[in-house]
Amino acid sequence: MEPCRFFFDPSTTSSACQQGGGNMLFLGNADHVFRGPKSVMGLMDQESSRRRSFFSSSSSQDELFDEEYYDEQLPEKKRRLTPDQVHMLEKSFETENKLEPERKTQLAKKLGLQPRQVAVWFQNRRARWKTKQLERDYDLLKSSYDSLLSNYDSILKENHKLKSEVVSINQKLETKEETSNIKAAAFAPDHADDDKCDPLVPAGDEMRDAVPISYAAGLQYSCSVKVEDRLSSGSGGSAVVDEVEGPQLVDSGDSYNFLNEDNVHNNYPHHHHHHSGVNSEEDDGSDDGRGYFSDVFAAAVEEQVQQEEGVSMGWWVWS
DNA sequence: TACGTCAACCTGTATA
DNA sequence: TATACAGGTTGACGTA
Repeated sequence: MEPCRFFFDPSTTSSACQQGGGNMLFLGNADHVFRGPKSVMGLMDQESSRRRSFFSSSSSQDELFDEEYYDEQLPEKKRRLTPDQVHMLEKSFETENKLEPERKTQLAKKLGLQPRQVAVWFQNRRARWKTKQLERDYDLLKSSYDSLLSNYDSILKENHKLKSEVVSINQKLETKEETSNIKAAAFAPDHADDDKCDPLVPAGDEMRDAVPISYAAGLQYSCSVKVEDRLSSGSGGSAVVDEVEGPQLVDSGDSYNFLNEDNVHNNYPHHHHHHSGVNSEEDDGSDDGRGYFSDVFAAAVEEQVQQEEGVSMGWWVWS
């Protein structure tokens, strides 16, 4: 056995003993040097000696090799690889993280290590790489999650903003309707004891629907039934606003436009009933509570839609 | 002294 | 069945 050549590693402030051109025995820092083999063996507890000990032999070829190797140096403390050895192993790991037997023996020779040591180093290195990779993946997922969360928050804010705009628009609409109702009430003749409409305006659905929009719009207030009642659709609110869920109207200055034809048709089904010839309980001639105003309004809207579709209906609106 | 790192080990599993 | 590997553990060691 060659005598130790003492060696001080500045990176770890520790001393070591290098034998020949090969392995370095790690002896720890100045406090641990020369503590001796007995203390090392004393550190091995009963449990670990029952298991295959650090210095014990095994059946594999590598470890038979190890046995010779360890026999020479037994009993020494656990060795640390030199920075040069680690550097070369790292380079080898970069090119290929798996170790073929041939490469293993070549590396072992080159580094003055046992093939088993090289194999163990690669196994541990792969485990470390996997741990790091998991950390990287976690960081990546976390930043992705944070980014999505941030987007979600801004979308949520935008949604709240739009909802409050809708509320404001609906309030505007109601105010406008109330104003026109007041005007209508003031304009209407006093027929408090008469619950029938003015003979100028046909009372039946058929006739009412046949009235030109301009005429109906001008005479609708001659009906003695209060306009508010006619506007009421039963839910107590605006005939237009209440029957359409959500923001069906958009404010373009002072005028309101329906967003799409589906809303119009869905909310004024009886106009379609006449077109299709399908009767329903709403189509029995009785007033569904919508009244003149909303019907005329609906007709006007429907005409607008049809004009957009390229169908000219003129002023007369037949259901 | 607690804790992190590293070399070495153990066990179970896949594969040729 | 030998071998290699993954995953987990152990014990030595360095360091704050």
